Amino acid sequence: MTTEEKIFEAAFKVFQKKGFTGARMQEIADEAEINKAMLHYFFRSKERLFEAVFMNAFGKLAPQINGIFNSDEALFEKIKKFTDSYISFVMEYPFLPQFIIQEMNNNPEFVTKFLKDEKRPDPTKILKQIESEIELGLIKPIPPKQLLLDVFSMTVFPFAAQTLVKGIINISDEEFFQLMEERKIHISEQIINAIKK
Amino acid sequence: MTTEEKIFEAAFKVFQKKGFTGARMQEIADEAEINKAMLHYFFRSKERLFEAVFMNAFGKLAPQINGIFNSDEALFEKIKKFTDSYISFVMEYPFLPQFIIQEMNNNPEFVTKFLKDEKRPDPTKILKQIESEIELGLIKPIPPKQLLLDVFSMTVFPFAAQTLVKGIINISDEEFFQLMEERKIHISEQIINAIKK
DNA sequence: TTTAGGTTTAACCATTTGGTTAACAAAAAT
DNA sequence: ATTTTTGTTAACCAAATGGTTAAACCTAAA
Repeated sequence: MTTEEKIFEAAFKVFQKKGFTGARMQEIADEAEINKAMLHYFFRSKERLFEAVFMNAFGKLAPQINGIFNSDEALFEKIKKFTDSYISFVMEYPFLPQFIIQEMNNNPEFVTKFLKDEKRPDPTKILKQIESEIELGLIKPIPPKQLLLDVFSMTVFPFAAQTLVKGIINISDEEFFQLMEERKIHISEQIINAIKK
Repeated sequence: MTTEEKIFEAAFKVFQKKGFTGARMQEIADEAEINKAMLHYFFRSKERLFEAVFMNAFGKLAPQINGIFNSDEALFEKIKKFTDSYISFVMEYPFLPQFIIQEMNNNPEFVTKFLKDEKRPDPTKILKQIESEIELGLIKPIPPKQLLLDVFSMTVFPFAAQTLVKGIINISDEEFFQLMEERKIHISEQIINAIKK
C-alpha cells in the first residue's frame, strides 16, 4: 500500500468517527503511521483531504442508488432491491450514512458542490414512475415525494441515528445487526402493504 | 433577560449549528453580546455549557414522546398523535433532531449519561402494547421493534437529514415545510395501512 | 455612606492546531 | 556515474483556542 493510500484510509477512518472539525491532522498521521508533513505533501490541506474522503464516501453510495432507481423495473421490484442492497452495503460501512448527513448539515455549501457531480442521486425518473403507476391504478394515490421519503427514511435512519437507536431500544451491536438484517425485507413489505391496492 | 440566559440561548444556537467541536467560545460570546469570560463565570467550561444545552434540548423532546407512548390509548391513536405532535414541535426547532443525533454519535458516552435520566424515552410499554394488539388480532403480525423503528424513522429522518433531503429532491425551505406539514397525516396513514388487518 | 457581594471587562496564558521549512534519503532519469 | 525528481523526517511557526486573573464596576444591604 502506498503512503497516499495509507493516508487516505486513515483519514477516512478518523473523519468518519470525529467529523471534520473534530478530526486532528496528527491523529490521522498516527493512524496512518506516517509523518504529519506527508498529509500536506499529498493533500495540501485539511479541507482538501476531507473533500477527497467525503466525495469518495458519497461516490460509494450514490451510483448504487441511481442504478436501482433509474432502471426499468416495476416500482415494487425497485423498492425491494433498494432496501436489500442498501442495507447490505451499509452494514459494511455502518458509519457512512451518519457521516455524510452530518457533514452535509455542518457544511451546506457541500450540497451545491456535490449536486454538480454526475454521480449524484437523481430521483426524477422514479418520481415520474410513481405518478404513472398511480394513474395506471397499480398503487394507491399518494404524493410521490412522500413515498420516496418513506423508503429513504426507513432504510437510512436506523444507521444515521445508530447510537441513539441502540441506546433507546437497549440493544447490543449484534442485536442491531440482526435487526437490520431482518429489516431488509421488512421495509419493502411494509411499504408495499401500505400502497398496494 | 439575565446574562446567564443570554449565554444559554446563544450557546444553544451556536452548538446546534456547529456542533460541539465546531463551536467556538468566542462565537458564543459574540452571539450573546457579552465578554467571553462570562461564559466561564457562569458555566465553568465548554463541556459544561454544552452539557447544559444538550440536556435541555433532549429534555424538550423526550417527555413529549413518553407522554404519548406511555398513555392508555389504542396503538393507531398513539401513532397518529405522535407523528402529528412530533412534527409540529420539531418544525419550531428544525435543527434539534440532527443536533441530538450528531452529538450522540460523536459522544457515545452521552448515551450512558442520558439513559440514567428519568426523562429518557422508554419504549417498554408501547412494545408490549404492539405485541398484545397482534395477539388480539387487531393488527398484522410484525416485529414490534421494527414497527417502532418505522414510526421514528419516517418522522425524524427528514429533519435529521434535512440538508441532504432538500438538496436531492431539490426543494426550497418553504416547500420542505409544506412537505412536512403534509407528512403529519401521511405517515400515520401509511403505517396504519401497512399493519391493519 | 460604607461595604460586601456578585458581575463584568481587558489583558494575559498555555496548549493545541494546521501548516511550513530545510535538510536528507531514495529512486528515476540523464 | 551524476543529476534531478520524488518521498520522508524533525524541528519549527503563527494563529487560534479554551481558560484564567486581577482589577474595575455595580448595587443592595448594613
